[in-house]
Amino acid sequence: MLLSKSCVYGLRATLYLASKEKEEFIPIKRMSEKLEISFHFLTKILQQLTADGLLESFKGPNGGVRLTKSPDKIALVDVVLAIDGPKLLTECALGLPGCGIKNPCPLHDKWAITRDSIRNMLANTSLTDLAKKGKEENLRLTDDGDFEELLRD
Amino acid sequence: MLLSKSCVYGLRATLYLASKEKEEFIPIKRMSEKLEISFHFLTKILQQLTADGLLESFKGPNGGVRLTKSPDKIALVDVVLAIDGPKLLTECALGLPGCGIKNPCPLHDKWAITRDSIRNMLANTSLTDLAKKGKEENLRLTDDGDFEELLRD
DNA sequence: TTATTTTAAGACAAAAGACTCTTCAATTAG
DNA sequence: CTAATTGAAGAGTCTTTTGTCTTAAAATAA
Repeated sequence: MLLSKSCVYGLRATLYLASKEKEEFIPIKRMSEKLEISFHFLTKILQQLTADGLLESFKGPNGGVRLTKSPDKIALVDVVLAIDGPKLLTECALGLPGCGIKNPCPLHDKWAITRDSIRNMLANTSLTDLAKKGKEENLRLTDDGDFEELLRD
Repeated sequence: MLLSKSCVYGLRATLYLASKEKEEFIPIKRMSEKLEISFHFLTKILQQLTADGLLESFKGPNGGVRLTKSPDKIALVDVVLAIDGPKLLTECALGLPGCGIKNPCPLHDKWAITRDSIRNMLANTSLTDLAKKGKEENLRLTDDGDFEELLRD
């Protein structure tokens, strides 16, 4: 798989936050229900994003998490790097350590190009881009739901 | 990681076979030494490739494995599909089942394009392409070695 | 203050991936 | 025929990923 499950959940969650108009704290419990992700597992993932500075959290009643900056300033690559780290965007396709222009593997040149196209796609797509598309076309972030249902009440 | 470790080992191994001029059976033991991969683990991976028809094997003295067809007829995608299956080239980036044009996730369109560029890279690169490049530029398939050493005796 | 709501943190368990080891089957050489 | 060489098959182990559960800490409301 391209992205780890944690990373996918992190993307769904930040995308959900980005699609809320108001910038209030959203309880993780609520997010876990809406996104159909185990509460405790989602909590741990969001803690990574909080530690990375992408989210801020607040305890107690009316607490929860929220994005630290405008979602149009957050690219997918930010979430991917925070959770999966840079390996996908830096590692050799044949798994050789130190593979690069100076000491390449036979696949290095071609893979570097492909890798860059992955990076560009992730870097050029913001949470707002996807949230907007999701709303306009009423797409889904869960197996069976749709965006309208996701944002209801 | 993009490709599983098994898949990476499978690519290194088929690339090694492609770089041998003679079409004789190569013992897996020898390959595992040259490629610095655990013999038993490599054996299991090559069994998958044999089952898939990419390799043929022969038991007993002077036995081993060899490619079933000319390496310029084998693309990297063939090895990837045989070992990792089609998931990388078909699955939703957000992990949603059934994500496609008919019932997409918000990232579907962009990911489909990127995914195709991965597929094209893997489909348009043959084992011969890489073996040739490896030989001409004396590149490596192991952490520390080089092609010359790989093919010696 | 006390009870409630919420995240934080960490132990624990289950599943998958990555490897190891042993035994069996086929083939060949002598 | 016998011994040696090789892949096939499968059980077993270790590590990472994924997921669950419990307890603590912070904040609020009554």
